[in-house]
Amino acid sequence: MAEPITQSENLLFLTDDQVRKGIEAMFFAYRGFTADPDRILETMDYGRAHHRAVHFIHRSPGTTVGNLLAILGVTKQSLNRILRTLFEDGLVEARVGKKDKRERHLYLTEKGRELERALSDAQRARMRAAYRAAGPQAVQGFRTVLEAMMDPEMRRQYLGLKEAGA
Amino acid sequence: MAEPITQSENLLFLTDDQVRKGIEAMFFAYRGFTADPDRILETMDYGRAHHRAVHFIHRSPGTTVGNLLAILGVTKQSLNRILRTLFEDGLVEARVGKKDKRERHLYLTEKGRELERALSDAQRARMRAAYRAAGPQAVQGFRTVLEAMMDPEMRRQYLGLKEAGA
DNA sequence: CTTGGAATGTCAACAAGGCTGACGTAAAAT
DNA sequence: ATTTTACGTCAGCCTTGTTGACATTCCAAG
Repeated sequence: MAEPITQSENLLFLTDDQVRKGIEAMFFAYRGFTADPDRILETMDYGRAHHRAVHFIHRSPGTTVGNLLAILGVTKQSLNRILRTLFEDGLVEARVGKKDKRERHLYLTEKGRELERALSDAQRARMRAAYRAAGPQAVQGFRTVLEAMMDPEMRRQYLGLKEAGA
Repeated sequence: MAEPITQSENLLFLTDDQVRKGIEAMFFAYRGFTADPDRILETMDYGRAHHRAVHFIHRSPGTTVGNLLAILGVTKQSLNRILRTLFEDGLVEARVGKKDKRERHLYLTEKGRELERALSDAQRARMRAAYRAAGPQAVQGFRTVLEAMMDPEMRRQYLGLKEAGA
């Protein structure tokens, strides 16, 4: 903390080096961010891809494969490989759409919800600890910067998820 | 230097859902964070692994292979595959250590520095834009939360890099 | 009713970049 | 003199991304 700290007055006079520190902070923090779920997942032959799928299905129950594709930003082949294993292992189930029968609406099973809970408990614990250590103002700033860092399209989805599920 | 806040920390009353939003913010923001360098890298048959190596060699010129291994958290086989292509393409050079001749000290060549510049310019532009949009206090909070989110070991390395580039 | 296109599944092949294991070599440390 | 350290390398495996091609089902428009 020995820097010429940019007080609230000194409007964004940031050296390349200060910005670089932000970049490295993102790098190291993201590792921490994924570390706990990764440990759980690796004991059951799953990876981050499964985690992401489970997370967003939990977040928006009944979402379609197409929606999930858009949110995750991967190809359908890639997603399908993941979903298949989740179906086979009975963590996720797909229901044919009532209105449009081509669509598959995705839901977590009880078993799927258990995994989701385990994963997000672990991740939330770290988040909470970080929030607690940093304090409320820091949390606000954290979220603000992250939002500003997203691609507009992602931000739209992020904000969309905030209110309306599916 | 963010002491005065700590009193209100008991008021850090955050629902699981609020914390989840932080989690999703990390996910989407990280995508934005890597998007610009990724676009540059893919035009030249490189990936994020190359980016990371180039970044940290630039950050700590003369660092050894072992150091890099510790920072990046990968196996030497994995790192070696990356380094080999960087040597072959003349972006990085290795000098045998003077004191300890077993060690290889890594340096960017002029060509390597050019790539590093291109990559970090792109990444910094987004960071700066986010910082500008969010404001100075937010930036402070952003960094504080990220630091708190790191594994202790990573935090040590992050803080270590902050002062002494070796 | 037929047909075009959308939503989905699936097969095959490939690449990047992780991993482990095993082995080699030079140099430092004991 | 021996062991340990730092590094390189070969070989093989896994996950998760990619493209391309093709089948199915079904909505919607002509």
